[in-house]
Amino acid sequence: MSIRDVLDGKLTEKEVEIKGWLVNKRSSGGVQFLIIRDGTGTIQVTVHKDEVAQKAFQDTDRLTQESSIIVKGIAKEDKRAPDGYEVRVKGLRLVHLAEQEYPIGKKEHGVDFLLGYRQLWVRSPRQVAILKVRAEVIKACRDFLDENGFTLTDSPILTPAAVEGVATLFEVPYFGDKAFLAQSGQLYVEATIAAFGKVYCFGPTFRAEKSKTPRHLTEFWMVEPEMAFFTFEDNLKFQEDMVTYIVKKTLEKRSKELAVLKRNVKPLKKAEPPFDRISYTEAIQMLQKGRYKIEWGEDLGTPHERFISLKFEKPVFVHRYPAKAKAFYMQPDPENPEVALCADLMAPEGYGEIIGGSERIHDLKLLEQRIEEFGLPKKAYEWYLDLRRYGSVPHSGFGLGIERILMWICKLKHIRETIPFSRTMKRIYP
RNA sequence: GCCGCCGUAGCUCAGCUAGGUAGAGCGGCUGGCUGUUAACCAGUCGGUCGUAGGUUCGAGUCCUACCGGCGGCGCCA
Repeated sequence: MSIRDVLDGKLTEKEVEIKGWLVNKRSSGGVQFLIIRDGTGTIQVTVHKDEVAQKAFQDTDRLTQESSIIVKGIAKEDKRAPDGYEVRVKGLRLVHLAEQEYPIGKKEHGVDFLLGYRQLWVRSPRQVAILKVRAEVIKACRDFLDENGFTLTDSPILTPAAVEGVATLFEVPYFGDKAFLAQSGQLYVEATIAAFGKVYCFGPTFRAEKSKTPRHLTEFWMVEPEMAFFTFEDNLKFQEDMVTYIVKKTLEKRSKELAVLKRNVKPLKKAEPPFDRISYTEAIQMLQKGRYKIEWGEDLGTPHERFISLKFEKPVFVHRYPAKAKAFYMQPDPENPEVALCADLMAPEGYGEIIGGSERIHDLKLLEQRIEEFGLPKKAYEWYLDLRRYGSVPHSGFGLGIERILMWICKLKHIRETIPFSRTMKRIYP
């Protein structure tokens, strides 16, 4: 029996039992108003002095914020209640009397304070709403892939070598040797496509980047689909469909939570295929016209991404970056080998990159050459090169950052709210 | 890592410009109110002013260093 059921009017005039936590308490002497939360919703319950035992009324008066209680009473429809329904209490049982001075107050708090009390902050309505949306976004990702013939093949978290730079890897001792926390599962899903065709991995990834920004975590979750026989073009179309599905499902199932977040859903509804596309070269021209000092060959920075992102109403692909600025495994464009067959998907409203993807090099010789050009240790990549020795096929894939897309969907100012316990350069507690 | 800003009660902040011995709101506690909506009303508890040094008769206030945090940037999902 949940608060949600009472708020939906299913139990009106029936006897109900609510198990939950005290959010707030008001009183007007003879009537006490308790606001109770149970994870499905929040409701007001009223305790009338002349309707309960004297002890029950006194106990109610002693209740502290966040005390856990079980109340029995009659569900009522009442215009005076905050959500139109309330429970008129007949009996109340105290499960645990919370200590005085619950740290999270009714008024505003600073970010540092709240993060230090994240274990309690997650109970707040706004945080509950965000984490509900998070769960929905993750479910949507997995449902979409599972329904489209993908097989989940999880990649290891402890890895022997870097995909990209070693500088951004967390090093861990490994039986007298060194291991690193994975910063991508991509290389491993490239292996499993030859077994399953279409695969994905989903899990936490770790980057020891010293980036102190509202868009970076050192531990974040990424879904990485990889598809055999997919061209660059197939890849982009698939990304469009997937992002559209995620946004639609979230709008459908989490409208209440988005309302709690005061998210204007109009921009989200515009996310329908086809998404806009511009080449990196066009992006540079746009930026130069916008009076940004940037030359062809330089990577796009945060202000650049924001500028482009604000120019479009739906997500926009920026494709064909200079090969030199991108990862070693990206397939060069046959029409212009200076650029790679890669694309980043920028979320609108100034949010910027939420996906990075590319067609991968499938030719052994070319891949060996690139590993050498990038100064990477060939030995470490022998297993990866095997994939080009035995039944190599053109293939493509991408990585979707869960927290990044969530930031956009919820329109958050900072990524640290998108995950239950954020890990940033400056904070690893609690 | 670089640039900028900020550390005063449990929390959010005022006090600093022009140095004179610490204040509000919220929360807690006590009391009042039989329909409250971050309820309200009265009272009350609560602070080595981030740390260390310096200037001064006197430092929350001025100076120096350090520590912690926030915002922006770089790197990236």
